[in-house]
Amino acid sequence: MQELTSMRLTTQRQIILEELLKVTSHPTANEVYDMVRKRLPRIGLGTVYRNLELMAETGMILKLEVGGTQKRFDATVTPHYHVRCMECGKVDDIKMPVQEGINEIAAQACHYQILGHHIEFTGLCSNCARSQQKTSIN
Amino acid sequence: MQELTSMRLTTQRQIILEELLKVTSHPTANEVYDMVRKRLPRIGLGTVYRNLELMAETGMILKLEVGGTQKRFDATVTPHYHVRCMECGKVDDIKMPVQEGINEIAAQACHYQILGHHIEFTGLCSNCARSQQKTSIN
DNA sequence: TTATGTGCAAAACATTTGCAGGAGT
DNA sequence: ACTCCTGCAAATGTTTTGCACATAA
Repeated sequence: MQELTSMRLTTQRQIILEELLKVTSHPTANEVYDMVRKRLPRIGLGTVYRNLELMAETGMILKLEVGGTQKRFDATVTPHYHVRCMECGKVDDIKMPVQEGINEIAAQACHYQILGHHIEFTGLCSNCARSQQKTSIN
Repeated sequence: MQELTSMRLTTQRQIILEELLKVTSHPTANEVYDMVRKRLPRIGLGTVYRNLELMAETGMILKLEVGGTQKRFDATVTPHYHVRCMECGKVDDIKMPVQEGINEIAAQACHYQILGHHIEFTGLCSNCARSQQKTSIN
């Protein structure tokens, strides 16, 4: 695991973290790149990937391995769950209590050493639910 | 959504489904391709992708949007959860009751129309847990 | 017979990596 | 100074797609 102590405080890292803290959405690496590029036009996409990965390893941010084709990143590091819109792919936090007991239940049901879990709810965001109604007339 | 009625029963589709039913693992598209190719050497990878996608749409199989870089496929369509080994990426089923109430809890905690959920446990499979012990002496 | 499916190859994405030069400590 | 980091571009890995031919119904 990456150690915090050996990690230099570069402009790139500061700005990536700042931009991630600004939003409540869960941007993809490419979206972070776009956000950061407004302030640092010469930053490379590779740098963004490298640093998001590094920050996720140190626990500064969360890397969400949710459905869809791209990984997403989240500056809220306290444990919580997510909803993903099946239509547009948007991901939001869910403010509900973490299900404490289920790791133990799972551990008894398999031969893995269970270290954690993540729940991803799927559904339709308010926008997509609305337009779904309109188009479902055919 | 793809309709079952308009889906032709081709050799390729039969064999892909047969091979998927044979295993309890959760193969990636490429692993399915390798399995199927032993019986149908001229099948194209594109055909495998197209058909896995189609079968997932009709509900014949499950497409697992779990962590890691590749999608995985599962012939067990009854609702169940998964464990993924953080070390080797292996995915297994967990035989534990589906948490019935949590969709309602989530629905009250956000503005989505909740349609379902999936729980992914993370940990170490028995193989990796063992070798972890050996290497952790440094 | 004809719409649907297939093999093949190219394209499209998402992510990682090698390297020469740049910057934090 | 001496690492560690960055930008750039090329490479890699996964999935999708266009097209001419094949085939199930």
